Amino acid sequence: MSATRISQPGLVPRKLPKQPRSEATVEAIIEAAAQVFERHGYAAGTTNHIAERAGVSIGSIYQYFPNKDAILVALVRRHLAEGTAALWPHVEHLRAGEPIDEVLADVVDAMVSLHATAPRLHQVLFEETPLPASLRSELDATEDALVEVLANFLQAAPDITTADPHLVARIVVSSIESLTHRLVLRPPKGATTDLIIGEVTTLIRTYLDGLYAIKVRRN
Amino acid sequence: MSATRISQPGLVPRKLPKQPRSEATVEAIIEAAAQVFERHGYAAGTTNHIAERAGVSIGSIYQYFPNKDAILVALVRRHLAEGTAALWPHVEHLRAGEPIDEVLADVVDAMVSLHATAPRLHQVLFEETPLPASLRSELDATEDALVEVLANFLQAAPDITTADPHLVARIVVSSIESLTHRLVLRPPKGATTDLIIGEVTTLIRTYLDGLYAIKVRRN
Amino acid sequence: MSATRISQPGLVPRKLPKQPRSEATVEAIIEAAAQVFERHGYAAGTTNHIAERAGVSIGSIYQYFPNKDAILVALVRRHLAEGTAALWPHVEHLRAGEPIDEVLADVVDAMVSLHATAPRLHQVLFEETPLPASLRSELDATEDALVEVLANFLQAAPDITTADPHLVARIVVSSIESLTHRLVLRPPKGATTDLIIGEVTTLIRTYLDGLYAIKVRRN
Amino acid sequence: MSATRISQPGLVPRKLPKQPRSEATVEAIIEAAAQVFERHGYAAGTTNHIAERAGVSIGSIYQYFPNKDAILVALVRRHLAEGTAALWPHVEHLRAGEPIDEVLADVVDAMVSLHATAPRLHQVLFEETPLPASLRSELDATEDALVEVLANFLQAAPDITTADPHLVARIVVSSIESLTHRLVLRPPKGATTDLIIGEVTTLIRTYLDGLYAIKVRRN
DNA sequence: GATGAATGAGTATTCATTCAT
DNA sequence: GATGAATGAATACTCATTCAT
Repeated sequence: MSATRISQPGLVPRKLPKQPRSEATVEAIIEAAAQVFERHGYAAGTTNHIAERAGVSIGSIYQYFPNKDAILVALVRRHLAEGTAALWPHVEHLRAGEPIDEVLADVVDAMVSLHATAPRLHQVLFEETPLPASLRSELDATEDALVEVLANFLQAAPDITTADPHLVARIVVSSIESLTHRLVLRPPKGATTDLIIGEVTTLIRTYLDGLYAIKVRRN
Repeated sequence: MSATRISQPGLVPRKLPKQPRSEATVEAIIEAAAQVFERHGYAAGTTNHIAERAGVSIGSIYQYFPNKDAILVALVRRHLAEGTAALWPHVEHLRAGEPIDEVLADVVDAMVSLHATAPRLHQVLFEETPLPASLRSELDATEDALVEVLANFLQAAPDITTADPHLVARIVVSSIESLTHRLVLRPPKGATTDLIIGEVTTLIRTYLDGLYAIKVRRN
Repeated sequence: MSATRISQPGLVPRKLPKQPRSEATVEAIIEAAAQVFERHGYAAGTTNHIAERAGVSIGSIYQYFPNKDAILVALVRRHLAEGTAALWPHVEHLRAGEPIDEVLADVVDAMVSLHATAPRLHQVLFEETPLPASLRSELDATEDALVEVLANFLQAAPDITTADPHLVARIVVSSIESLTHRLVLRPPKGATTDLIIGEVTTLIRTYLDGLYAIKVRRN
Repeated sequence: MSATRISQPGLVPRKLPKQPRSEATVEAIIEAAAQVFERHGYAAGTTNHIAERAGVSIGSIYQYFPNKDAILVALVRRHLAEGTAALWPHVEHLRAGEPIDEVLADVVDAMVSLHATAPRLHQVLFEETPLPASLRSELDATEDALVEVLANFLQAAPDITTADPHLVARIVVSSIESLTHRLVLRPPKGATTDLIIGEVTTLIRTYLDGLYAIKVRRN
């Protein structure tokens, strides 16, 4: 994953908290922001509200964050880290040659879990406000890495042939992401989480199987 | 499709334009709002900005819309009408017994076109602000109708068996919607529109074919 | 009564209605204004609201009144005319030598009637907005005339002596006016209109009787 | 006096000033509001104007008052407290058995003083805008207490008989209030404050004496 | 004469941000 | 380091008034 460091003025934390007390403050602020944004959205989630919920004075927020956007960025970064942590092990399995069917189910499961905690937050973070370009790139880089791994896998798979493994990989990744997001946020009535996970997994699996089938037919 | 009439106070147009001049004004406002929201999002899209872009005084906006939300609602409704108009013919084809493969490609194509005009607008309209319940229902009803048609088709199809045709239909509809939205908004580099349409179509088709395959295997 | 003509620009009717239709329109506007101001007060009583209730377009209002204030002025003038018409006969009785006791009760009765129709209107008209100086003078002149008559009466009364008949007259007139206004607007619980009339009358009568008593004691 | 606590949301101060600096700010705002409302009335007394005159930013007003109405309420409450403080001692004298003549003059004197500082303010506060019900009750309760004391006095007075001491008391209180208000606001030309005080006192005294006289005549 | 669409200065209120304590 | 009082630009919305039709 990319380790690019953004240095856009105005969006980096003002001072890096070195003392444990400070770290706790920053953590409290970020967590409070998560809750406030989840409930009210970005625009309506005021800094005063965040400060209050964090049990901190408004002044303290500005000790660590130059402005409101910076809080959002920190939140996105935390979210990204969590997502990566949750997903990467499964991706490693794929790289290690595990059968894609199992990996797929695990990935979808992980994605659903990620969204389930705070469904609206994800939306607020990634869709409500245009992120600064640098962060956007970082995000894209993470996804690109995932796509890359999958594309490699597809290319190496003996029973799958596709003209554009990167596109296929991209479609797969995008589908999982957008579908889990969508279905967790507004779940079809009567659909349990397990049903959703199962069906999304099937969707992707049949897509890849279909490519296999195509290959077979071609033969 | 639903013909439900909302009458939520505060969100209905204030006065119906009688003179042709007024109609043009209303149209200009809505179009300007579409552009402003597309560019700045809902919260940052100010009513003054909308008025300015519409070439109209701020007062004129409030002659026809009781508040900012009402503009959004009008816009959503316009969007919904356009979407329905673009999609329904193809859905009728499905009902008329046309092969699903062709219909599928047409539908995806139509969806992509719908999003392509103003990619961010769709997001702003449907995800940035919680819509009034009545409108939300109207929207859901439209989608439900689509799901219904597809579920019926699946049930009637001789070569497809599925335990829960409604869930499958829901997955299909959600997938098309969220995927086209996602891929049009942030298209993978190097992917043409046609490629995207093709691949989304394939994804769905293989999903349904897979159900068929499952049936076959079951036999 | 004064026949002074105000000519303050901006407060005189724009054109004098000559045709019967126009007269009806003007009358409708004034009546509508009375109702709207009574219910909403001056500031919150919008010209559009007045137009609507008058069954007239907003443009028509400005055909006859240069601005909102002018409507108020017209209303005050109407109110003043009504008041004068209701009161003057009794005052004449006083001038004609009738016993003050009877006249007093009649005057208080008339005042209560005047306020009872639209209690808040009187307040709006005379207390909520500072009237243009010219109208103010006109009003004062009317009251002065009343005071004058009463002062003359007091001076001529054989059994009343007072150092300052004008002041006494002024107190009497002011008392009747402000008390009826006050008691009609927020009547003490359990007090009927008749009780109020009786008591105010008594208050004034004993005041005048007291002066007589003073005189008697002096002798 | 009533110790009722209002808790109407939206009209209570937003935060209680803790630092001395804040207290000064709140005081400045209220005082500025008094001046602005006195001069321009409630509707035309803008919050920005108040802020400016208070030498405070508009934001500071909204730190302590949730909206414009709340400022008015605070002002009314201040006015009420001042009024009670000025009047109550004299009322106590009445309760202690002092001769009513002296008390009367003192009360009228106090009332005139209260109105003299800012004649129009009283009007704006109590007549221009309908006060929230809870405050209205508080006000009424204060007046009721006064009426009660006076009614008791009348009932106990050996030389006064009246069928309805409460009504008489109410008339007396209302008269003093509305007359002083009226005469201070628009004083008759040539009438000094002392003359006014004297005459209002006489009016009330003769009213009560009259009741005495009635009693005497009855005997 | 009458209409009502259009205007835009003006209002209350919010909220990110600063800075004296 | 922390606090929270103070700031003021910016926002949605109103309403008296104008003027083309």
